This record gives sequence, C-alpha cells and structure tokens, in this order.
Amino acid sequence: MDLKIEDVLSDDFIGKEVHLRGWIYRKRRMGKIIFVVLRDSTDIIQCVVEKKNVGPEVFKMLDKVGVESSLELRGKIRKESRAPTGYEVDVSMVNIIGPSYNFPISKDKSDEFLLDNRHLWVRSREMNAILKIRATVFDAIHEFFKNNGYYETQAPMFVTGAVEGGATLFEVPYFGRKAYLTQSAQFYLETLIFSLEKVYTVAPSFRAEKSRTRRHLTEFWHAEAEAAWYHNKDMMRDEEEMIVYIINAVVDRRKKELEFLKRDVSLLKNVDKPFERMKYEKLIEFAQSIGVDIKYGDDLGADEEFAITKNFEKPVFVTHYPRDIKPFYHRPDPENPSVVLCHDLLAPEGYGEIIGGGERIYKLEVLLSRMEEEGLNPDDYYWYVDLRKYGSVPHAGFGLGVDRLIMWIAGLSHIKYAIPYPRTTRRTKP
RNA sequence: GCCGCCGUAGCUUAGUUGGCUGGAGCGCCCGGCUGUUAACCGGGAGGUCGCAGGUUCGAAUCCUGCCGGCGGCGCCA
Repeated sequence: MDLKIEDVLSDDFIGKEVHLRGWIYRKRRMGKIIFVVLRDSTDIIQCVVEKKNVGPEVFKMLDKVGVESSLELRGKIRKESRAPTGYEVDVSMVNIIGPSYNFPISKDKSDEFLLDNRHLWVRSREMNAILKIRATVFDAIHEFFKNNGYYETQAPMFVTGAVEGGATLFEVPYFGRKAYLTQSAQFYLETLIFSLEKVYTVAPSFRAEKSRTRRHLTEFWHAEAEAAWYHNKDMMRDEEEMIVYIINAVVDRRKKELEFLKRDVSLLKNVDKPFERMKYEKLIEFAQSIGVDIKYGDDLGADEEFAITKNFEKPVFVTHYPRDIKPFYHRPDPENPSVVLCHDLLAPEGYGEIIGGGERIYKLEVLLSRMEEEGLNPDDYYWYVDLRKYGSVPHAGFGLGVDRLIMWIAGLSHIKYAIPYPRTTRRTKP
C-alpha cells in the first residue's frame, strides 16, 4: 500500500507492515542500530534499522549515505514515546534510491546562504509548512471568487504602458521595439467587465522600484478583481468577505503548519467581519494621537503604517485619501472632490498595506480632466479612455498582494520567506 | 535615489589600542558505540584572513582603491 508518513502516525497502524518512501531527514548510528528519521511531503517518522534485520551490506550502505538521500523501506509500526513524532518503524527492508553525500545545508546557516541554496532549502520543514499555507491561500482565493460570481480571466504580461507611474516598469526588448512587464492587470480587467461584469485574475506583477524593505518583491503575485456596477463600499464588502474566507480556510486546513511556525492562531481567529472603515482624515488624527509625526496630505510611510497597524488586531480599511497622493483613475468623491473614493486595507500586527483598491472614474470628461492634471496624454491610454465612451458604468476593483497576505497569515518577518523563489532588487537566483 | 553595515576553513564564527605557530562549533574522512533525539567519544584533513597597492622591523588588524554581499528609508501590493 502506498502510504504517506502522516497516514501511518496513528494507533490504527500499530503492528501493521507499511511501505514508505522519502528522504533521510536525520540519521544517527549506534553500533549495530541506525536511527533514520524519514521525511516525506507530509511529516517525519523515526525508523529503526538493525544490522541483523537488513543484512550487513545494506546496513553499511545506509551508514555511508548522508542526509537527504532518498529511499524506500518496509517495516512495522510501533508506538514509541522516545521517537520524535510518537511512532516508530521497525525496518525489515531498505532500498536506497538516490544517495546524497555532503548535503550543503546543516546547522548554523545564514539567511543569505539559505537563499543561495533555496532550491535545497525548500525541503526544510519550515519551508514545507509555509508552502502548504501558501497553496491554501491560493486555493481559497480562487474558491472565494468562483463562489461569488466572478469569472477568472487573464491579462497580458507584455504591455506598452503604465498603470501607476512610468518609472517603475521593467523594460524588455521586443523585436526591435520596447515592451514592458506588467505592473497590474487593472486596466485590462476594466475592459473585461463590459463583457463578464465581474472578473478576477491571479498573476505576477512586476515593479522596478528599488525598494529595499521586508515587504517588497520585484515580482509578486497579484490577485486583482474588477466589478461592474460596484461602488467603493461594495468592493470593500467583497474584500472583507474574501479575507475572512481565506483566513478561515488556512486556520481550518493548515492548523499543523501554523503551529509548526509558532503562529499565534488566536489572533487569526479574531479576524471576522466587519473591518473598521476609517477615513484618511481620521487616520491622520489617530496617528497623531499616538505620537506619529504626520500631517494631512502625507502618504503613510512604513514607520507610520507600522505604528498604526500594530495597534489593531483586525485589518482596517483606510478610505478617502487626498486625490493628490493617489493615481489618476480613482473617482473623486462627489461630496468632496479633493478626496477620492478609494480604500487601502492595512493588515494588523504591523504588517501594513495588503490591498489597494477603489472606485474608478467612469465619466469621460472627469477622466480626461484628471489625466490633464497629471500631465498624461490620453492618446497613450486610448483604449482605456474608450471604455468611458461606449456604455460606461460605475465600477470598482482592487489588487491584493498575495505574498504580503501570506506573510501576515504565517507571521513571517520578511516577504522573502512567503514565496518559493523571491525576486528582489538584489536577487535573481536560483 | 538616500543612510548604515559586513567580507577569516565547505558552513557559522572568535581574534581588530598592529606582535608568538590565526582558535572554536558544525560538516567532512578514519575508528568506536544496541535507544539516539541537530546523539556521543577518540583521532585526522581542511585557511592566499575578498582582491590590489601602501604604511611598518612586523598587517586578518592601520590607510587608499576595486570587487562582492547585507540591513533600512523613500516608493508601492
């Protein structure tokens, strides 16, 4: 029977013979006994290999090979309080599949060394736990959207124009011309709502910002949605439900992994609807009241965000930013056109911004005048402008930084731990 | 773009008011061990102290340049 370690760590298997495949996680020899701690994708189990049971040749081979050798074995399960996961295999057969000698990673490894050897470090129990949580976050994102009437769609990675500013695009040669790597699918999603009404996409976005912080990647996973007929508050409602859905999915399905990472799960369990909505103006007052040096009109810096969000246990929406510090496409508030109908979602515990979103300008003349204010040429955005000419509708959308969300949920100290192969300003390998 | 820091064995590092042969832990090689928990015990190999130049009787240590790397800010998801 093809079993995983997780399956056989159970009283149901006591006395039963099992066949397991995996990698050597730890190995200790005591004369004529070798303790092999075997690892697979699910867990670890200690296996006792005695010379008299497997023969001197196999025993010697096993003694020679190092950690991370792959092997299959057969043996009986026994309850054993001295074993790391409570059960032990009395091995009757071992077959080494792929030997490993001098595995580069052992104790006392620097962060930098582990990043250089990420292709090997992904095998660690810590990365294994994080990657499982990450997989569940992606699952939950897709589940949420599909359960709520959104169509999944795709936008191009090669683009010719910017969504946000111009300075943050990666330029790539494109058959003698220039193209850029996308920094957001937003404008494409806006075109697609006129066909599908509610759309989402999960894809990488690229930012050439020379950001050197624990929260920035040059290539990050972006979950973006756009919905026709939605106003700012409608979008916030969906986002709130989505975040709660994702958190619940991870808490339900990844308990073991969260515990392994020593995440305080009670903090995640406290995350329920509704999230507080706070106008930018109020947030500035709140920030000032706790001693942050900030004034109306300033964007929130990392220190301010940290000072503010460490005081919250749940995410908080910040709305109605001054239009001057937000991109041109946000719809000005009809009741106060100096602010826009936008929202950022700040994660608690100091993690900060994970979502940026808002209601888009849907009237042609408003869009053109905002573009003029920002010094943008409408010809460069002809297809975006067209959307306001042919049956425009109110609509809203958002972008979620999935890696940042994972960082918060898993309680990680740096975004580079949240993704298998982080790309930062200073790293493109392995 | 701005500020700060670091390069010593395969890895993690001690040693920097200039001074004996640059130490240690892990890993590796040889040997031992029937209950180990990143096992332990005995022995061993392994260093152009990032590179180049300078100061000095003497440089891992001081100076200059170069190369490589790291942390943080700004900006954003």
